[in-house]
Amino acid sequence: MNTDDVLGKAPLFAALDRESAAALRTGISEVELHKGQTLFSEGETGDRLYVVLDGKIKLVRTAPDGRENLLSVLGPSEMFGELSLFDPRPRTASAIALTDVRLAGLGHDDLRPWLTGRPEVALHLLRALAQRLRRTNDVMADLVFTDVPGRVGKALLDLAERFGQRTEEGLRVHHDLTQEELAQYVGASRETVNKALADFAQRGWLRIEAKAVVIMDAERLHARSR
Amino acid sequence: MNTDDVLGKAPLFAALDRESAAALRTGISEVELHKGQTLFSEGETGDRLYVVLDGKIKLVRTAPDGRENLLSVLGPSEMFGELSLFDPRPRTASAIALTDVRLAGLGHDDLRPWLTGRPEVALHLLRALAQRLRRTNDVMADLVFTDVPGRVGKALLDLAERFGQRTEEGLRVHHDLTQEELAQYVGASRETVNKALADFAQRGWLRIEAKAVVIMDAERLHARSR
DNA sequence: TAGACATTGTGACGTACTGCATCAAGGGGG
DNA sequence: CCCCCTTGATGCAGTACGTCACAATGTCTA
Repeated sequence: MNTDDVLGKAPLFAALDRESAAALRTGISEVELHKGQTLFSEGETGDRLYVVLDGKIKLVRTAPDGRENLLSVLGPSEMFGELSLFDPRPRTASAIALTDVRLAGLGHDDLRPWLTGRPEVALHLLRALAQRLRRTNDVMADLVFTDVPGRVGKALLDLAERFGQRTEEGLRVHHDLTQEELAQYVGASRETVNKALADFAQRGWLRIEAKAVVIMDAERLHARSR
Repeated sequence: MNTDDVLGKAPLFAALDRESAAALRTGISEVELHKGQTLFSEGETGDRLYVVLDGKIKLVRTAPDGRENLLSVLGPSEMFGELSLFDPRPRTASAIALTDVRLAGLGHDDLRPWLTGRPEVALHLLRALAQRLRRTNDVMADLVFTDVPGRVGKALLDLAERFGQRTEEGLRVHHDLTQEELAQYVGASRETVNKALADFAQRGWLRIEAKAVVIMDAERLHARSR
């Protein structure tokens, strides 16, 4: 997919008509990262917002004792890093490439005139943040109420919605996460996640592949995860 | 404190000069609730935003099986209910008065012209949402990494920052929450929270009162909670 | 192609937390 | 004013999950 198409799906640009979007794009700088490279780190100052053009990137937070928490996995047309743009404080998470990745970056100064001049841009961003807040509250409730296998199931179904591809076997989700990362994502130990996955596989609900799963029975998985 | 002073501290109004704030206020409707009364419920449609003028109100989510999750406790000059305003979907939480409470309500139509006409209002709201998102991520990390006593300590210190009053004994925090509610807030059972509180009290870090605590050793409490 | 290192798979064991059950205290409503 | 019901306090048994330990793969690189 080309850059224009991907950007067009991002909420930031969806708000604009064709010419405005093109104008906004002139302020954009493209960045490419190889798998494992860090875009920015927790604690740094920064006022750039990014939209994923191709590949996947993860946002991680490191606790003082070194343990890590995976906040989100972002794919094409998804946006991140905007918090430090609206609220000028150091970054609270690091962004690390899960695969080779191509990004569109937009600085505070590039965006500011659009925010002040075109109210619909600000409104779209408000909506995007509101949706994120809703989603985050869901995840919090899951952490409290749902057990680890349930959270693993939910995480897989969520990833499936965004990255899943229909195959004759089922829904293939190439999440590009190690089980360790999946564990950090759902807030559990690697071992427990592994056992949950093994259990699901044994029941025939899914098949485990390297950094991917093929979901064969989304129904059951969903039922188990609620 | 009078209505003007309280509203002046709210991020929504802080963005405006005196006359603009006064103009915006004309769209406001005041609501009064008695302790225990419900302002709105999960699932309802609604496009009103509220600012607490006096008293406290809680936002709760109910899981399908009936268990409840307390999202936040809001006091004077704090804002809530704005998500459904930016993102027109049913409310995802219920708002219930913890004490007798007085609120300022502002509808979608009242606010819209200000959002489109005065970019600084939208920017302030973006900043407010960004801060909330940061905060929510902190809480999520705590749910994963911190044990129940630690979360209780953090919750108390957070409430202390917002509602605490210096006394000769220490910092009195009249949180207006039952231990049951505090438990729903930190994502634990009532019993566990009670034991954590009892333990803190026994160590002399705080004293327990009805729907309040007096923090005598914030240092130690903070150290225990990290 | 071999060796090294990262990732995955699985069991044993300890423990923090939950859920239940019971009891005491206090405060608001009839 | 007294009763009842909410709130707070505490012990105990069951369990889900984390930690540890190790084996079996897979994958990158020299």
